[in-house]
Amino acid sequence: MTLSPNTFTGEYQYSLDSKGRINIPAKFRQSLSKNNQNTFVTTRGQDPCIWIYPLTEWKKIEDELRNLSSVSGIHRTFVRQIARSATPSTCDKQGRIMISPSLISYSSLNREALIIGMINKIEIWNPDILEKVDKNNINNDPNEFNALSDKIVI
Amino acid sequence: MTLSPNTFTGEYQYSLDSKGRINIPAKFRQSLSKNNQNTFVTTRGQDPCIWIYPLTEWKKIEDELRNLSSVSGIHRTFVRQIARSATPSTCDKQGRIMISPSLISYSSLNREALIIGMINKIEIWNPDILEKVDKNNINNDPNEFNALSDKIVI
DNA sequence: TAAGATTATGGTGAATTGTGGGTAATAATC
DNA sequence: GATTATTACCCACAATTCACCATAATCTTA
Repeated sequence: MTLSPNTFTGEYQYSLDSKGRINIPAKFRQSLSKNNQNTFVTTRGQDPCIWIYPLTEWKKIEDELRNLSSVSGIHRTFVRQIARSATPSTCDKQGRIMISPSLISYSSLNREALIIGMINKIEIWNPDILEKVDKNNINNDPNEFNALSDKIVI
Repeated sequence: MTLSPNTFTGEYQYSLDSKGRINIPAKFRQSLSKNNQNTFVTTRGQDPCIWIYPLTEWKKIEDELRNLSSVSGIHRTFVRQIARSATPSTCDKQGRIMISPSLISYSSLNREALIIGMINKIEIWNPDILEKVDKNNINNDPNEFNALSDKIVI
């Protein structure tokens, strides 16, 4: 009944409580491998949402960032955007994590929160904003999409 | 007499019950290899239908999605579209799986459901909708079909 | 025709889950 | 050192989930 470890799929409508906590869906917690010590790293997404990585997955990203040369201005900006907002957060006994105020404001999160499994990470969205982004994406170049479908056999 | 493992062919008219469960045809269950643990992954089809993969087949897709870099916007959209609706579902003792409400509404499924073997996956259709889609396809450019002859020998 | 599989349908209850809030421990600030 | 703010832990509770059981109807095969 389980996918691979540290793999997340599915969509859940949960709520951010008054203390800035949000529940990690039970199914996501179950697929977390033990060596994560129930800890995630929250950071800014490339879209206006929050990205949440299992600790062990985040360490891989750290390594990749480490290898980007700071000679390039673009590289510096990229690393800074991701690194400055990255915060580790451990689940409490009820399975919730804390979201920092700056991430809440970056993602325009209110009470309702859409939690989406993105295979190696988790996204948290304000549902209204995701809807807008989705509509915009429909206008994307369909050829790019088809090119992807060629690469990936579904 | 069975085909290769995890290979599905044929067409069946089954029904979705009031709790959102649907029977997997016995022949399909028989061709499931043991390491699937009687589990499928349901997700949105590219057509307005539901796609159902044996767990082990889904893991291959999972791996391909995992290797797409989230630096690219189109990759993020692609992964999100597939992953957010993907749900693992294990057969109960009666051979049924659960279909999530969002997939039911995406595929406009009512009581009657057409189950189609698509070799490496299973499709579930609202029969009326498949009929319409079929009619539309008749008007397709026949050259597109001919172009396929480069890729496949029948 | 008889016997065995398979399918259709619904009910039950134990376990889990999401959520709210109180409280003590810890950290930060003055 | 005293006060305040922050965080993590605990308990509680309503609602949901989900695997299992039971049974009847239908189809297949011997």
